[in-house]
Amino acid sequence: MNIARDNDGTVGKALSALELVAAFERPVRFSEVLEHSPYPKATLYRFLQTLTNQGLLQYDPDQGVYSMGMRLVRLAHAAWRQSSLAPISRDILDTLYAQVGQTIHLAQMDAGQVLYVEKRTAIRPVEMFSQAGKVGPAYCTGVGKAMLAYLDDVTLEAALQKQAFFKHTQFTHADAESLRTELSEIQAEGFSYDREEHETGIICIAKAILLKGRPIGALSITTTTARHSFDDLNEWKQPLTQAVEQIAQAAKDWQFPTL
Amino acid sequence: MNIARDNDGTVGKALSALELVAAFERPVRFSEVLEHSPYPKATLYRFLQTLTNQGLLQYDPDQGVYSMGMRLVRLAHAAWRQSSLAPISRDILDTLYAQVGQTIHLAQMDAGQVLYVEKRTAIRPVEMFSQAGKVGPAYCTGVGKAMLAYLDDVTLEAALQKQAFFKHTQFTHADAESLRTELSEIQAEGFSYDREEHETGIICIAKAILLKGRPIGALSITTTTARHSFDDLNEWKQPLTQAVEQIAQAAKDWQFPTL
DNA sequence: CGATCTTGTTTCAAATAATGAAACTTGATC
DNA sequence: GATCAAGTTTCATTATTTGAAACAAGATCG
Repeated sequence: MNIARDNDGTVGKALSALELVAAFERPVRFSEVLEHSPYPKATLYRFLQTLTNQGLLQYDPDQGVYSMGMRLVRLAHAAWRQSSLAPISRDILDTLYAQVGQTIHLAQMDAGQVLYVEKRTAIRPVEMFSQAGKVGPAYCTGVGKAMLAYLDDVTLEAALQKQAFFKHTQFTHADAESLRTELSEIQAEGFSYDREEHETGIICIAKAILLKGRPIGALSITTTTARHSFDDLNEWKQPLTQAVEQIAQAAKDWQFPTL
Repeated sequence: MNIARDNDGTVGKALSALELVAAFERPVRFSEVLEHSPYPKATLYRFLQTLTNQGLLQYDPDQGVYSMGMRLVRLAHAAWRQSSLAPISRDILDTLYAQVGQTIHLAQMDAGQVLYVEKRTAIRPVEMFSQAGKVGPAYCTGVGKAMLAYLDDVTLEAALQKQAFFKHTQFTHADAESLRTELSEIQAEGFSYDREEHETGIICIAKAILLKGRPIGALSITTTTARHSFDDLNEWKQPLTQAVEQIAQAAKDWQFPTL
């Protein structure tokens, strides 16, 4: 699954076993994991034992199934508070949402994928982990393309390698080349668009959040073709830009006590 | 820190290094972690390298600091959806909140601590990871004691070993003995109370969620001494019990596709 | 009812990876 | 330009991981 993450000894292998379980999105039997695993039976068995013992997995003896462990939730809480843009962006997102009244996503990059860290929606103000922590493809989302556009060559190549280029709709980029062309346009213009590339009827305008020229995240405003045209998206350029700049500033100012 | 989690080879050690970083609750320099670490310099150095490479940590080359990695957020998302009581309890909590209008916490156990997985508050409907994933002490919270009361002897002993018994207020249990006495009462009565044991002025009534006689979580209704007396708490027994039973039922019914 | 399969667990010698003292590099400070 | 602190690399030693194969425990079947 990952390129850079593979040569990491026992820890790397154990974590890839954890990802194996995560991929099922439901409790799984040992043998099911084994089928999808590159490791021999005894090895995988011990990985799952260790992971369970460590609380990264949990085991239900009644059903004989493994599922993701609660220790991850505790660790993620620390990660979210300490390293995500979400805490420092809260008020800024509230303001932006009040201005535009559309669904807003705040995303960061993780292993070539888009990771949503915060959201504002009309339906339900915030939806906890059910939204934060969610991942999406980079090559066919507004936030994903916005961040890709500002990556340096080496990082971009690595990220492009990881894209699936699955054709979700007729508008989805089919390969790295056509995506690359759009990325230069995005960089020139400063805005990125999702023109029904991920889901039919869903469009958005997004903008990268830059710190020292590097993309640390992206912010998007989403709507539907039923409610708005592509041109309508540009009316949000001003509030979107303002929010992005405020978050960038907040990230810059966010000084930690230097001992 | 953990009793059961220590004998786990390289993976266990690497994870304990991760916890070390998490404990700082801010980005840290290598040498700071080293001071708090039982590992030699070179060993810890490689652990942090591996963890960073794996995305469990992230490294800021400008400041030379490590912080928690975003991969954890992605993994926790899977854990939260797949193994926590939160998704199946959503509507039940909404209903309960509508009935009582007080702060509600849904918690589970992790390594002898209380892990909050869902919440309803008046101030801000839901606060994402800033609330979910939070941990608290078991020995001086309503939800914690509710769950402890139904643990089997072996698990209880292990959990009691991990309690800090820090005297947050004058009402906090000072040792395992006095706590044990209250736990039997809680089991007899079916309800657990926090009588300003964790924070002055904060009281709550809580009830364990049982599945096959084992506590899988707990639900609490919190208020302040300014607004309610201890006796007032008992008026919520009925809606609390109903919600707990509904969640227990939902957990029981939550069948996964058996292949 | 015993045979056969399926699934999960343990064993143990060989292969591999982790370990940590010490040396080294880099950059800051006096 | 000498001294110190922080971070990084080296390499022989030591300990852990590895995985084929044997084993155990249920289920399923004839």
